[in-house]
Amino acid sequence: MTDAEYVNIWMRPERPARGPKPAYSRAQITEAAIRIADAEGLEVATMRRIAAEIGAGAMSLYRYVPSRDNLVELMADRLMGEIDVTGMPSGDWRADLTRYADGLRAMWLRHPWIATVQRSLPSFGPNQLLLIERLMGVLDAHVAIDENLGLMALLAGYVEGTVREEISSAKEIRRSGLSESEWMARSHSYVERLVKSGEYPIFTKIVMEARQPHLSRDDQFRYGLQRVLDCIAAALPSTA
Amino acid sequence: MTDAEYVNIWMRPERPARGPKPAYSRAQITEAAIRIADAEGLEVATMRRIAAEIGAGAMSLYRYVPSRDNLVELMADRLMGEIDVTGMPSGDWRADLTRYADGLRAMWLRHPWIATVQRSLPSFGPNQLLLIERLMGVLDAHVAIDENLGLMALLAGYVEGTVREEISSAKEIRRSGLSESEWMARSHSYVERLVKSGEYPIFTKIVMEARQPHLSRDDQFRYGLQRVLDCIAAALPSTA
DNA sequence: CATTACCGCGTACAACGTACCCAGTGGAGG
DNA sequence: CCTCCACTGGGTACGTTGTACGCGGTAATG
Repeated sequence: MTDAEYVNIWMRPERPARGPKPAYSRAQITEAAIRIADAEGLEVATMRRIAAEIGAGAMSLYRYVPSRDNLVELMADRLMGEIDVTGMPSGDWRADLTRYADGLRAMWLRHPWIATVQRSLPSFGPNQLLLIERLMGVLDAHVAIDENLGLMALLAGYVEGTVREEISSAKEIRRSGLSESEWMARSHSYVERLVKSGEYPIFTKIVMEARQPHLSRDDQFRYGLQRVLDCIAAALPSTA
Repeated sequence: MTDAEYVNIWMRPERPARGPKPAYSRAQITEAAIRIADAEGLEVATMRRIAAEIGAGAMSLYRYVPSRDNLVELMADRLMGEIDVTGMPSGDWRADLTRYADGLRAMWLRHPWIATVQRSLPSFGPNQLLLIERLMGVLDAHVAIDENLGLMALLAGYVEGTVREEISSAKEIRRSGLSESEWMARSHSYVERLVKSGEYPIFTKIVMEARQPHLSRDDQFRYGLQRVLDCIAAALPSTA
């Protein structure tokens, strides 16, 4: 009853009116959890481990956070705050969106575990709200709000899609201990078998291309991003 | 030692040479797991629950699958097989990619839990391989392989991005028991508070738009998809 | 000063993935 | 044919997880 009215995390007040001073804080807990998740993965960031990180007892965390899932929401929103969108409807929409895309990608690469937490739409944390306001403001003067939403979904989809691949291949490469160009060619006997079978010509082409990439990951990303921005430009009225 | 050589699931043989006939099969287990995940979510599909579904003991599953993570890989690949890409380099690339995008979206909506499993790149299951061959074949004659990869990442990124939002909002709506148009406006007191604060004009616009959507989810998807295909068309040489 | 609402946290429990072990089974080699 | 042993299904058990509950202590309110 008393808890049910807080339909989400952001409505639940952090500091109560009375009682002893809390020894910790949501921010501190969130920070510790992110630190662990960055270093060892999200599944390592258990309640006990997080508590140990800040020198607290495991159950103390529940004074600050209703559940681990909610803590992950807090963590995800904290990450949104890392994307710099200050002064963002700057007038140059292409520069703004490029900066956003770069920031989003860099943030994902800093915190790869974010790929494993499914975004729950209704969780509008303060950082996510600020991001929405600034980012959607970039095209707000040029297109209708629903088209704006679609275009931003396209942009974020591109970034997240490419970064997801970067993350998973990086994870695999770290696991195997080989360099990226060597990995596909030598280490993975399964891939080798597929290539040698001759049944997958296009897959083989991909493998060969990965063997001698003539574009760095960054360049690949930037190149694709230009394509996406071109696409957005085409959807804009001619005034821009 | 004996297990370490099977670097991934697909190399591990399903049927051994000797011994009694197995009572179940990988396909049967995978199917049961998918059935449970569809109905009650991936986290409900525990080893014990899956075993119960097919009338087996919990530990029997480990005769067929090395770990639950590997079983999830099997499930994910089975899902790839649901996307119909038969006869796919048909000559009309726009039709092919539309069919693929529709199929991918429909599959995700049938199995929303797929959003929670991070794709691990090196897991090239048979269905995924077939999908790659057919899909990448569509543009293979027109663009270089690395550009092809980028364009397909763009397309898949768009589909997955929009579908992720559909899934999470559908989940929230089912949880609240309200209609979609009512949900944002009435039920969510947090959203109401944000709107009334007046500090988030663009967020408010989004909420108002969602209150009276003039485009269905399907139409929104199709509209955005046309934008993406236009973008792909722009990246193609003029011969197409 | 008494009350009350909070604090940190130890204990406990259910559910999870899965290591280990067992008796039984059926194809291969004699 | 029999013997062997690689395999089968599955019961038991262990370590780890999220977290419900309740304790004794503390600080703001009346």
